[in-house]
Amino acid sequence: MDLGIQERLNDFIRRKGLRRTSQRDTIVKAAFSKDEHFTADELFDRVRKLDSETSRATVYRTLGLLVEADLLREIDLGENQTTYDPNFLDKPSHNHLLCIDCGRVVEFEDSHLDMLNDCITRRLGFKPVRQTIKIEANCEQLRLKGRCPNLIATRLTGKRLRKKR
Amino acid sequence: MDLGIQERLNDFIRRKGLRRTSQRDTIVKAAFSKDEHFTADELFDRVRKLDSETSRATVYRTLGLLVEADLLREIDLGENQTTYDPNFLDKPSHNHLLCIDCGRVVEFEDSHLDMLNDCITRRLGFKPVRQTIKIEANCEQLRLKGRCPNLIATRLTGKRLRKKR
DNA sequence: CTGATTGCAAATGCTTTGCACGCCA
DNA sequence: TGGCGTGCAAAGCATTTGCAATCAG
Repeated sequence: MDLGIQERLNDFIRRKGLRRTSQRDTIVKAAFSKDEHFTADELFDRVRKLDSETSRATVYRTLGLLVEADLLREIDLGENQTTYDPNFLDKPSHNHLLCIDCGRVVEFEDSHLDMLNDCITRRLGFKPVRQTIKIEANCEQLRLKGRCPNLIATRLTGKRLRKKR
Repeated sequence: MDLGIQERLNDFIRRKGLRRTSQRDTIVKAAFSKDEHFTADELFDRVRKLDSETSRATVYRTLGLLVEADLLREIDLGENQTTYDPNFLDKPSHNHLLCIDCGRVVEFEDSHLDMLNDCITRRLGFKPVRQTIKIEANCEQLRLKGRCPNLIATRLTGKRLRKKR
């Protein structure tokens, strides 16, 4: 876990006149312990392993705080629960590719894509702030060979796309 | 409203061994009466004006049908309710730009963007199926002149971004 | 006829909130 | 000490579902 995260949160908390608490520390530790995406509920489970007292409500409240502080980002993976991505600090403009076959998520960055998007935005008369790209795709290797070697390359492990409820 | 939509739905219904009902006809008519994005609830309101009997449950069930038939597409505008976009029949690969200042949604297409995305996807070892791009941006003209002339260009009227609940 | 469809109300599931108590600054 | 933060349980809200009646083919 990036050692700067706790500090960043502390800065944010100080600037906003909020308070540092053990619950918030625990939640931050849990949230950034892996680079996997997670839901509020999954985070709650992780938090509970570190501290069996912290409540679900506090997890939700702290998630809001972390998003506001831009330490965490909500992403749309086509699920019903909000999913949080802790990797935007390392890769500020990464995007997501979802494998339709196995549901894994591959993160990727592409500066050309970023630039093209910025051009389009400006051409439309706007000032770019943020762009979100989600690509859904089939695994070509899976189709040809029956397995998904590409997925080894992803930093995200075990993350599966859930069925719509 | 595109005259082919009702037919397309009929085809879909026939293929799947389902049945055509007056409710479904009404809902389709309401859904494609404008090219605005809408939520289930907004659609329900429109439907009620055409037929005060149709239930909310049927609207939800029919929305699922229309998405499955690929006549309607769910899009992510950062709201809490699912938003539906009826414009993918006319513009199969369009994307969305959200004005942070006034909340309006501008639809745009760009073949370069599509191609670049396809390249990236293939380079990662996948076969492109669908891509979704959401750009959030500030209105440059608003900043300079105090008003938003660009927005006149959009096909979508009156659509505002709602606050998170 | 027969199974698909509907309306209603109840249920679901995620997320938010009111409130009283506790704790940080 | 003044409020911000927390836990708990109770809301809230969008969406789904069970069921009996109804309707399409």
